[in-house]
Amino acid sequence: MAQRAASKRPLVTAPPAFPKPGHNHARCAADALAKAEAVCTARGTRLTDIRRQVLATVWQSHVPVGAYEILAQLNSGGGTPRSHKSRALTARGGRHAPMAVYRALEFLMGNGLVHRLASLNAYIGCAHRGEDPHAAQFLICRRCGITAELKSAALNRALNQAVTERGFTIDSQLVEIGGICPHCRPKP
Amino acid sequence: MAQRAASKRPLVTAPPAFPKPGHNHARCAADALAKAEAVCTARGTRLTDIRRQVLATVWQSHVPVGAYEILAQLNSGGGTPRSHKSRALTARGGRHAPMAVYRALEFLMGNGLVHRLASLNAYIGCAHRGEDPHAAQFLICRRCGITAELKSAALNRALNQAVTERGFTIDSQLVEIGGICPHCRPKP
DNA sequence: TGGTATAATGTTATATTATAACATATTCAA
DNA sequence: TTGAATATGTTATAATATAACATTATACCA
Repeated sequence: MAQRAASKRPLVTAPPAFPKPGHNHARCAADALAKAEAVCTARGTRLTDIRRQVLATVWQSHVPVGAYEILAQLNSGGGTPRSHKSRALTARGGRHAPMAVYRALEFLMGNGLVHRLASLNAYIGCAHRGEDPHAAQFLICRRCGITAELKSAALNRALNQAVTERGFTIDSQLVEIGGICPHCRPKP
Repeated sequence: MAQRAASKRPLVTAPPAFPKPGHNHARCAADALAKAEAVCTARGTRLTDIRRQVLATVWQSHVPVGAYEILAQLNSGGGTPRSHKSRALTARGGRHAPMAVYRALEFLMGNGLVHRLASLNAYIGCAHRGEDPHAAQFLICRRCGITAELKSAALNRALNQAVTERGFTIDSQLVEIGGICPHCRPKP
């Protein structure tokens, strides 16, 4: 595959490519968990059991997961989810109630380790873990579900300009793009 | 129209300013309703009673409204909402069930007359009514709640580039910016 | 004009996502 | 070791949204 030389190469602007289908995901997950430990230690916050479990669940793949799906996995022993019905009856036999998950997610989001996807009501591990809570943009493949976190300076610039031009002061942003990822797109 | 202003002046790109606090809103609403009639006639779709009522409710202000708030207003006679409790018991005395509202909203969104704000679970009248369903960006003031629809070519360009650069094909986009609007911002 | 297909609405029930409020337990540090 | 702060347990419920099937209205056309 000969590449066009210097001329037309886009600058090194597309760094964290879309996660490939066959990549070593165990490593993604392990890295994320390790990084999270470090972040929490550094910040003096505590990555407790539940929080770690929730984080691990979120990192099972690059597909966002719902809070109740996380709950089901927690309550089924961490392996594969048993059923969606283990909802209210967390009492004796079961384990956790929804609150446990939501609280863990809140903590993880507050520490920049997880993001929420408003368009899906689902959660995903932060690809820039280790940084403070930050604005993020997401590319969501509607075929495979895999979601990549985007960090485009150009996009942020455009966004800031478009907005401040109108006298608006940004607090928070939510950018979620749906479509087809490079690996699901039919090859030419 | 297309002008290459010589100097550094930002082009005249901020057309539909943030709705002003004291503007003639009755007119916004009336216009929107009229436009909606026209759009539906043109498309051969029907702007029925409920749909019109829902649209009118959405256009009561520039602040997004929740589905159940719309429902409450419908069920209280179109005036001010009576209570949030008129939920399930739409049977005899009441009027509409949630489905009615959601169906109307679905129709209105399908016809490009209303948008949904995922970050608020709320709905707002489309400022570009008359156009086909379209991608939109929103500025949401966290103080007054007023939300403006943004249409920035530059932003769209940046967004498309950042995304296609990564081999992604866009289907849908969701851009919601939270912050302080020009009218709520403390003057210098 | 009447019949019929389509579209719209009614109605009931329930799914899904998220939070409130208060009780108990754990941790850390003085 | 005690007490404040933090974390979790527990119960209940809020808020948002959809499924499924029955009924009614509308439009079209033979």
